[in-house]
Amino acid sequence: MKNLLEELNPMQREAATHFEGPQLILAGAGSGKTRVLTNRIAWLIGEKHVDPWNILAITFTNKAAGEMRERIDRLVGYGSDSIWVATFHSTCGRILRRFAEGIGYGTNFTIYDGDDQKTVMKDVCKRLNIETRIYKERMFLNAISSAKDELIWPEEYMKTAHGDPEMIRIGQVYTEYQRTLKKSNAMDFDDMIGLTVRLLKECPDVLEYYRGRFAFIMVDEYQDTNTAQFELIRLLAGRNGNLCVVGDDDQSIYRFRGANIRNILNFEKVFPGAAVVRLEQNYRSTPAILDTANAVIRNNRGRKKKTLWTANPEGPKTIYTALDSAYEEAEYVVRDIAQAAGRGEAAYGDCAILYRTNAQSRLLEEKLLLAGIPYRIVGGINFYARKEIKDLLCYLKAIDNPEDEVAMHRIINIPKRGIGAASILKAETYAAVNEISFYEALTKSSQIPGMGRTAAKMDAFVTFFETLRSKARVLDVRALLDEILEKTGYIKELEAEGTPEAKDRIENIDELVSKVAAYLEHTPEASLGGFLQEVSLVADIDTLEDGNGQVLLMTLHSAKGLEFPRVYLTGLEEGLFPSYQSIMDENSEEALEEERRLCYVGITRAMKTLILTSARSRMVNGSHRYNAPSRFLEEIPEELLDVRDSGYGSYRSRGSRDSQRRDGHTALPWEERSSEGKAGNWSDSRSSFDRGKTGRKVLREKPYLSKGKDVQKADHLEYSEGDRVRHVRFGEGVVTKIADGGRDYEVTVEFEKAGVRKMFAAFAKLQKI
DNA sequence: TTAAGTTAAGTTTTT
DNA sequence: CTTAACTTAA
Repeated sequence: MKNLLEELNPMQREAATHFEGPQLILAGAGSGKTRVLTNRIAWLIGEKHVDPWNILAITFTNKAAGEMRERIDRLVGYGSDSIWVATFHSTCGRILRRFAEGIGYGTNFTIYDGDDQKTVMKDVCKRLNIETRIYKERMFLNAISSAKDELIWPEEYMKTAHGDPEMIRIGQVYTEYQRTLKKSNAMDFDDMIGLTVRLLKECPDVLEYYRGRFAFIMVDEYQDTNTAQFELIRLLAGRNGNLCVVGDDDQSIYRFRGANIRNILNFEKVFPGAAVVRLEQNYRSTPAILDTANAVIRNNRGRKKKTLWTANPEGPKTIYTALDSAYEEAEYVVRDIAQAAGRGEAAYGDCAILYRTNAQSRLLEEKLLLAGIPYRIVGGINFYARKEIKDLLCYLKAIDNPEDEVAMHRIINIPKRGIGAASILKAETYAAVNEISFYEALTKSSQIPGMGRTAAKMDAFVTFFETLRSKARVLDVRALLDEILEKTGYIKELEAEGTPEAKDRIENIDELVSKVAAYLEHTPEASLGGFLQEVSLVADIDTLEDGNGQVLLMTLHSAKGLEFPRVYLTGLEEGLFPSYQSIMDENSEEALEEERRLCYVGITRAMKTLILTSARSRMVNGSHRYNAPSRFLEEIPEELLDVRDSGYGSYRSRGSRDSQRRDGHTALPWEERSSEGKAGNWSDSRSSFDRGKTGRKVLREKPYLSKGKDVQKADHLEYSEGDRVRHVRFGEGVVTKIADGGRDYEVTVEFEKAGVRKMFAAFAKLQKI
């Protein structure tokens, strides 16, 4: 144990050997905070004989949790697996899977991701007659999410509206949204935290149980906690709790997700007598990189003063190159990586390309592909967001929780069962009228008015689904998934399609199958619900393994907590980074400080070499946009930068930067916007929350429900089965079958040349001959 | 009822 | 330039 502490510097040691009572560790970038946390855990167990079972360590990402777990395992050995190391969401998930009934939810609840939320919201808006073309689902969801981050439930939200029509409308949507989720026995990400807090508040015995269990709590990335998360920790820790939080206010970059920077700034006030330790020695970067980082971050006003220093040897200056276009920027970065690799300066796996928005990855990817450099893009479209994966997961979700209406809706007609939107709507109405779940309505299809022959199809679906459910009781997840694939003919259908796209999909399904297998292997108490929870909570970044020699591409947000020998920080332009939104924000000052922290995070990812780039023009939504170099570049003193020529000859960078900005001043994109007629659209969509301005639009009745051009079913047809008919395109053929499809006749014709076709009488315009 | 084809609209960051 | 919503055709 002694040698463990010896590898720590005095401040780190002080932090690691703090025993009882609250502690705040202000850990600068690269100051070895994970090492301190893991060493403290080892010290608590080894020296203070704390039971590993009494320790809880919370992180934000699964990757961070995994890394911490690994390091703890190495340090602690015996009993390390009874230490609870998890993210906020999986911690809450575990608690709720056990005690959700205390707040009226089933323990088999489903977790709704962003797509599911949008689906629910679309439905809610339809029910409340809200025109989603003007008032976006996203806007409502953002408002609801912000409320949940602050632990404001619908009733309270309504109370705070004070007659404001806009807030009342959001409150109504919020109420209906929450009701819908509850009915589906489903929670969104925010609910997981919020409902856990509610559970702990409403069920004293549950709170007591966990307080007893978690005698020692540690929280990583504390600067990113929101009010709900803070409340959760506060409840678990108790008044004089042994709570140790680690964070860096300069790296707080999740304000948009409700992160409350006051949680870290006011920690000592909330927990009087808290020990405060600062870790200011950086072990990651060269002095040149730290100087650059400090030069940028010192422009922020609301921060705890600290100065990062390092004993590392001096490295190369920060390189900056301005390019003419985003295209050239991508080419430059890729060429530079190739050259660095050629010189033996950096392996591909040492390089990371960081950017502000996911959209920027496309050009870079293209160039890397062209150059034959191995790469991996982190983030963007999640694996689990793909259609085929969602389809299959919805089968699993529905089996686990048949009340999950989003999942049920999705699978009811996959594969095609001839149950269309009209029939689903009838079943939905029936369910609402009789106050039963959608699935229960399906089981009583014969009682649904106007269902016609679709009732039989629904019965068939219910039988099919029940078979799967009963199998789920005896099969493991892997076997169940195989069964679903087999019985739905999902893969067979894709095989029949034969397109390259279909092949991709089959590969994705194979990947899902192996993910299931992996889950079963590493989870002792595997279950369907457990698998679904794990799947809902993993982010792309979590699956990142190092050492496979790939250049990594990711957003600055994804890069937090990681480090790379060679970092490319791209797209340093006004309007992109800092983002257009932050410049236009009503709290512009605050928003820009967050962007600056993001920039700081990006810079401090670099260990040896940092390369900054900007492009003068960039394609945005199909049109060229001209941007001045980022203000963050301005903030770096000239002498810290090694300004390089683009190698394209035309355009010099830094010397002309100031003049260019002055010249280009009138052409700055955001100013252009506000002086053009187009500006109206922007400000309209931006000010959706503005009181009264567009409020009436929300309340407006739907302009039309139906265009009244329903296809009229003919009283009789001029032909009957066995007749020869002529079709405009298919030529001549024989009618083999005429079925009454309720609204229209479905006619089957065997054509001489075009084969057998099914068509509707009103459209086919067949002529008897 | 469903699929294909056309048009309009939107863009930050994520558990 | 992509994606979602709408139209139209079978």
